[in-house]
Amino acid sequence: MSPCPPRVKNGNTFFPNLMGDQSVQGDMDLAWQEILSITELQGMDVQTDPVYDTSGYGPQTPNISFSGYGICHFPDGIVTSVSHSQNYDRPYMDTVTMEQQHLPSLPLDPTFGPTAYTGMLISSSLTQVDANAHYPPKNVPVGGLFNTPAMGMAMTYVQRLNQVCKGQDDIESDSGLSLNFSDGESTELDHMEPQRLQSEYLDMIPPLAYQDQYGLMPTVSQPFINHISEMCSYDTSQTQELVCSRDERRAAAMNIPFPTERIVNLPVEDFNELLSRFTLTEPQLALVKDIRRRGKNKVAAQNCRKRKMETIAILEKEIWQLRTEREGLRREQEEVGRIMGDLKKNLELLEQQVVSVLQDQEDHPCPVDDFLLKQAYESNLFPAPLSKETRA
DNA sequence: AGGCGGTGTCATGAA
DNA sequence: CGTTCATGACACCGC
Repeated sequence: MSPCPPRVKNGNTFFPNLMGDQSVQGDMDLAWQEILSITELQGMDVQTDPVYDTSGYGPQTPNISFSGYGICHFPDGIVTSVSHSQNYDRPYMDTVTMEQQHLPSLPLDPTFGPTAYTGMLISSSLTQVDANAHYPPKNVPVGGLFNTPAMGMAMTYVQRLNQVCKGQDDIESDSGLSLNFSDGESTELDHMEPQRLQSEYLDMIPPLAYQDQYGLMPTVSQPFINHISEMCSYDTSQTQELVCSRDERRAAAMNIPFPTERIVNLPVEDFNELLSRFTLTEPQLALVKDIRRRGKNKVAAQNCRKRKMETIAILEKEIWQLRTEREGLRREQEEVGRIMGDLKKNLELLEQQVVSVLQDQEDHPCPVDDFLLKQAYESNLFPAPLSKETRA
């Protein structure tokens, strides 16, 4: 069981819309069990009990009574399911049914199943939220969220968001470098103590809760959802699902007021100018710089590997060309050697023929073995007697 | 279960 | 001196 997923104003649910469909609650519970079984979450001190007691979050947090998922209803993104007559000290789950609350059920979105919670990706419905929201948002009432019934909901919502995002360690193929999880800045979400977790999430949730049309019901705000959608990126596949990288989650958790994409990709001057427009704490500044460094290095590593592969391909092609050239040269060498052999043979035959018809000054024939054809400088050939040394 | 390729991250040096 | 880039090394993940 869990509290209600927030619903964006355009009618899309951030999380699977299972409200009002009691038949899927079993699957939902199972999905939550899966989420809560994620090892990293154990460091968050998130209760694995299906009953979420949010009393630990925020001062004087009035609890909200919910009945499974069906009790939450979000017309135009407004939470209307809070029963003020109920005891706020009670945990989220109670026995009041949706019917008892006279709340209409929302249609089950067939695109979402219970496993969407563990699907490591935030629902694609987020792609439809206003991605042009400005941060920090303007003209939004500040404060009060965590002193309201919605605070508990928001906290649980953030837990769920975090749980979903945490699972993305799997899909984003993060290195999971143990070093990374042992360093200070990487543990915001992983090993956060409950009190610190609360504090961090107080920061993480923009103070954007607003009163609904009844003036009573604060809710998880559209800008907050926009904030998450801005901090995260969309994968490049056709699914257009929202993918939270680790740094994006860190940035969200630390309430960094601009998307990681800008942190990484802005030129240094624009980046510094961006930083100057916000008052960031030292940890925030350190995180932003780390995100920028990691982002740059990630791109550099990708380029480096790409170049390495291209270099390997070029060298392999060069090897093939050199082998081909070597084979050609070897054949050419064989051909030249064969021609040289023929020429030498022909020359010897010719020499014997020439010498055999030569006579000395006394008209005696010149013994072939005793003479050698010689050619004086710019002169004709003449038979020269072999010296003893030459003959030997 | 171990190998392998892909990827993110860190450390380090050079520009 | 701070930033960026390139690259080797390492750890992790999925196949």
